[in-house]
Amino acid sequence: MAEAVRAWRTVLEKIETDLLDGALAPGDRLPPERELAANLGVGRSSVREALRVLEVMGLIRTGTGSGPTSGAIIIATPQGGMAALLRLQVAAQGFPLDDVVRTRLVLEAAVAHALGAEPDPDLGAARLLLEAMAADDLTPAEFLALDAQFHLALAEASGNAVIAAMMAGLRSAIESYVNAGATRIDDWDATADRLRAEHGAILDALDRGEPQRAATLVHDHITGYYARAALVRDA
Amino acid sequence: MAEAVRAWRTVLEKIETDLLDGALAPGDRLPPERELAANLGVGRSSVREALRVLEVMGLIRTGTGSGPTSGAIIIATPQGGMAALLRLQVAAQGFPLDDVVRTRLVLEAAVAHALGAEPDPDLGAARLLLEAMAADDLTPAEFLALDAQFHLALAEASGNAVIAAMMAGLRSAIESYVNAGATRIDDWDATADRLRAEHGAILDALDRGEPQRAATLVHDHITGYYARAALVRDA
DNA sequence: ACGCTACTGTGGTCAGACCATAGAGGGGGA
DNA sequence: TCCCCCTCTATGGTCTGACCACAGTAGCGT
Repeated sequence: MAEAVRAWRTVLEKIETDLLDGALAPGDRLPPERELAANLGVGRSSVREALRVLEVMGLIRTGTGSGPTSGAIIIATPQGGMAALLRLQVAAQGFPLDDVVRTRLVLEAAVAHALGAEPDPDLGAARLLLEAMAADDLTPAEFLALDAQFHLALAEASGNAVIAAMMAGLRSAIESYVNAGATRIDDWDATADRLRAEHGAILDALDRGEPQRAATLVHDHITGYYARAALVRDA
Repeated sequence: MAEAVRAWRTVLEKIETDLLDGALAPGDRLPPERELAANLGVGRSSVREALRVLEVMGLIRTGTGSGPTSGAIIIATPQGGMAALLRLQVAAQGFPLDDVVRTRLVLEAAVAHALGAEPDPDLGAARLLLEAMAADDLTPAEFLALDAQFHLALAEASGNAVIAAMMAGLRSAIESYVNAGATRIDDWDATADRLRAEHGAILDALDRGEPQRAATLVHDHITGYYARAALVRDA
């Protein structure tokens, strides 16, 4: 009865405590699977189940072979994990689509406020993406992918890793719906033009240090698209 | 070389597509592990790695034995998964503590706005928790746990499952820091009193339909505690 | 001195075995 | 006849051992 704890969970906890007390840090390599298994008194398969969880959550990267790139390495890049979690939860109906969109609006507004309040926001990446979106030979899917990157660039420029990861995840979770919505839009070229103009206006407002205006523009930008693509009732 | 795709990932993708096209829905049972393995042409251990990921992310619940509660069942309860992800990323320094706190402020403000704008918000659960916090024989950890539940109750009352899950996760990610901060506070009783009063004021503002005031109160409530507990520089 | 080769260490995968558990069903006794 | 207990079966949980693929390394032969 002492072993009500499942073996893989002990592995997960061991790694978490090692992270918390500094025994493991980003860039470090975990011990080999076989060694971990022996140290913790569990089977290698249990170790692997725990490592799989860490990998999907974006905490580690595994590599075969030998040398410095092999083994399990702490990377702590949360965007992939957040995306996977949100995507799966939306798929399993744990997260209603409307809530995802509404949450995105909240976070985008916060990003706009933060960037607009900064004296000299770094909008270089966003500006580059805006230029890339000016190309006229883009499919809707390609255009929307750049659109997503544009918003992600803003979030990253705001300097909040948590919000950036959440935005990336939310967007990824509804990507298929967004793309499907594009097919419902009659005049795609006009819509693309409009989106480009809205992006430009947002950057403008951020440059001028007008957080409130930027937030409003972002809000309208997003709700406008969703309304035209008939994705959600209202937001 | 054709098998650059890792076996467990094919399992994950199969389940995700089954969810998306409706072949699987909340409440359904997945096929037994051995059957899944045979169907997909992979080993049972690979199936288990995928299921472990789904379990930690809160998509499934597994049970031994036989009968309707056994096997892997789709549950789609995202809070645990979100908490695990955020907790681990904070531990691995993928998410700076400051960013977590700032994100929490953004979400709490959004919750306050949403609840304050509603004509008749359901604050019953929050009110019950406030009463529970009035007990004077609570340890700081117990008090803070109720505090966390109070804020979570507000998020859930706002009706946004995504925000509620994120709030629960963020709070869980910084729980150990919050508790550690309590020990740094000289006069705990005074602090507890103050927190209680602030909670009451927040509920009050929500009842009266004053979203802006509620948002400000929530903001000050949180930053005030963090400042007193010396957790973050400023927010 | 150089290049090839075998070795070693790592994750990736599979097969098989065994255990614990929980329901289902059947047989025997009251 | 009815009820209780025992066995059977289906399931996840775990371990062990084996093999493969891959990448760097060391050593050997030329």
